[in-house]
Amino acid sequence: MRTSQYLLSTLKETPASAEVISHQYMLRAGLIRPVASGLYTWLPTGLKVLRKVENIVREEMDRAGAIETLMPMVQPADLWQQSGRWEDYGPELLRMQDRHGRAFVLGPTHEEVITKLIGLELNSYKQLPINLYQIQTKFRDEIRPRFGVMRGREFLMKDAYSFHLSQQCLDNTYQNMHAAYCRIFDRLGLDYRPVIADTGSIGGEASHEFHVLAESGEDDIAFSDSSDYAANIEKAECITPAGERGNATAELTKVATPNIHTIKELSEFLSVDARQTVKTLLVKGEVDNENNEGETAPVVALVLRGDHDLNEIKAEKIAGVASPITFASEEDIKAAANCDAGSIGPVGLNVPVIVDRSAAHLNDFICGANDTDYHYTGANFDRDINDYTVADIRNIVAGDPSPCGNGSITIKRGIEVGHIFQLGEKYAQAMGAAVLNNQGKNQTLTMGCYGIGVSRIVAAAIEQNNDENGIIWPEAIAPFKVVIIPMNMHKSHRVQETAEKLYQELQTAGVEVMIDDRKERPGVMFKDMELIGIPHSIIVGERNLDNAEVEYKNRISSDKSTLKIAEVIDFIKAK
RNA sequence: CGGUGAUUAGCGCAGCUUGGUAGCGCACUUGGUUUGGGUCCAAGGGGUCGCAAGUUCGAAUCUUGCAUCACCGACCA
Repeated sequence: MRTSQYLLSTLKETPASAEVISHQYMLRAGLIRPVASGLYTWLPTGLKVLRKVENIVREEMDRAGAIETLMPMVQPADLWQQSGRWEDYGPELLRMQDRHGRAFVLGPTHEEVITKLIGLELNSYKQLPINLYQIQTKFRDEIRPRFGVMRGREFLMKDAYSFHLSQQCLDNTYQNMHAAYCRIFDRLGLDYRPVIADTGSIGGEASHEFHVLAESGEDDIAFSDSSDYAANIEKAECITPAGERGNATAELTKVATPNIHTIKELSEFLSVDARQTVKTLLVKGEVDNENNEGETAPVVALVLRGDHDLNEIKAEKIAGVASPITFASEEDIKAAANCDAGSIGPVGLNVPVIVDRSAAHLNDFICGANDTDYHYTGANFDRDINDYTVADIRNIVAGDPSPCGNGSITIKRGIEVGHIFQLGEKYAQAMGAAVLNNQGKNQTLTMGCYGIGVSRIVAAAIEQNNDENGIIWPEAIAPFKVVIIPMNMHKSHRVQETAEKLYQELQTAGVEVMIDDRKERPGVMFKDMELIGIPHSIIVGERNLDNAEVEYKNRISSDKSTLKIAEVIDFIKAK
C-alpha cells in the first residue's frame, strides 16, 4: 500500500472526547471515527486490524471443531417473548417495528435464534454434540457507551453455542472452548487470564471470563500469588479467617461520637484501626409475594468490618435479602434503628442480622449504638449480639488468603474480552430444542455459550501495548508488517529506486508492506508510522546507499541496525 | 435515568463576566525555503457561534426551553 493513495487520516492532537489511551490512539492513528454515541466507522487501517483479530478467532474456532454460521442481526420479537427475555432484558434491548407494525429487536445476542434453529434441524442424539458459531455485529443500547469501541453500542462479537444431551458432554466442550480461547489469546499476543466469573443475568452453572490485564480495565480480578487461582472480584470467595475468635475482654461501653458518620471519621476520632470497627448497612428484605401481599418490604441488616466493602452480588443471593440490593430509605432506618444512618449497629437491633465472616471473627469491636451520635466500644458477638447469621458478603481485598488455600490475593484490573458459560436447559426448554435419545425418548438439550468481543480486543490490545509515541501492535494483528520510509525520495533517484525495488520485492514475497511515498519531511513520516504502530521500518536514505545498505528499526524494542539491501527481504520474512 | 461539565472552521482552543457585526494554533490551498525526527516565511480558502424562542436599536455574549457529546454511578463481549 502507498500512503499517497491511502486514507491515513492521522491526527496531531488528541480529540477532547477521548479519555482512555486506546480511544485516543485509535482516533489519532486513523483507525476509527465516531458517528454517534457508541457507534464508530472503522477506517481502512482499523479494519485491517479488526479483520486480523477476527481471522485468528475464526481459525481457532474451526480448529476446535466449531462450525461457522451467520444469523440475522434483526430478530422477531416473538422469539424473545418465547424465551421470556422480551420482559427480562430491559431497555438495553433495542426494539422496533417494521412497516407492517410487527415487532423486532436488534440482536444483542443470539441464544433464541440458534436454539430455535437447532430445535428444528436436529432430531437425534446421533447429531450431538454440535457447536455453531458466528462472527457478527451485535447491538446493545448501553446506558453509557464509553472508551470508544471498548464499550460501544454496536460491536463485533464471536458467539458460539453448543448443544448436548449430558452434562459430561457439555463439560468436554466447555473445556475444549476454554483451551481454544487460550490459544486465541496466546496467538493475539496479549497478557490475559481466565478467571472464575459470576454467571450474571444469562444464568447457568459454570462460567469463566477471559481478561486482558490493563490499568484501564473496568473489572477487578483477584489472583492468588502462588497458584493459578483467579476470579472476578464479584465472585471471589472470602474465606473465614483462620484461628479462633478472641475472647470478649472489654465491657460494652456507649461513647459519644458527635457528627461522626463514616468509618474513616470514626477510626480517626477514636484513634482505632478501621479493622476493629464494624459497619452496619440496612437493605430492603425480600418480599414474600404469596404471604405478604401488599406489605412493605422488611429491612435486613448487613454487618461488615469497617475496612471492607459490601459485595452486592453475593448479598442479594442470600435468602431474605431483596434482589437487586436496595438500600433502606431514611424513614426505614429511623423505623428500624431509631437513629441516623451513621450510628446503626447490630447490638439490640430488632431486624434479621447477617454478619460477614470477617466481621464475625472480631472481638471487642466498635459499632453504632442505634442512637444518633453514639457508638459502642467493646462489643462482642454471642454476648451482646445473639441472633445473627454469618455469610460471605464482602469484596475480597489484596492480602486476603486465597480461597484456593494457597497464597494470598493480589488485585489487578482487567478488560473482559471473552466469556464462556454453561447455560443448561434454560433456552432449550423455552424454545423447545429436544431430540430423541438412545432410548427413543424425547430429551431437552443442554447448552453452552461462548463469546469473544472482537472489536473490544482491538482496544484492549492497544491499552496493553503502547508508548508515548503511539500504538505498538503485537505482530499478529498489526495492520502492516513493515513500512518503507524513504528519506527525501523526490530529491534522490537512488533513494526512490531502492525504496520502490524493496517495495515490489516485499509485495512479491507476500509481505504486508506499506511505503510512505508522500512528499513529507522525514520527521512527519517517522511520527505517523510510530503512531500507527507498524512493527518494522526500513529507512532508505542517501546516508547508507553508498554501502548498499538501509536502516532497520523495530517498533517494539526500538533496536536499530543497518542491513545490506540484498538481505532485507529474507530479514523481514524471518520476523 | 440521576449527578457534573461541555457545544464557536476538519481538530485543539480563546472570546461571554462588562451585548456593538468572530479570533488563535494545527490541518488545508498557492508560492518560496528547508530536508534523517511533527522546518521557516508569505499570501489565501473555510464558521447557520448546537437548535428554537425571548429580552434589546443591536445577542457567540443575557433569559428560557430543547438537542447532542463527554465524565462519575447501575449494565456487559
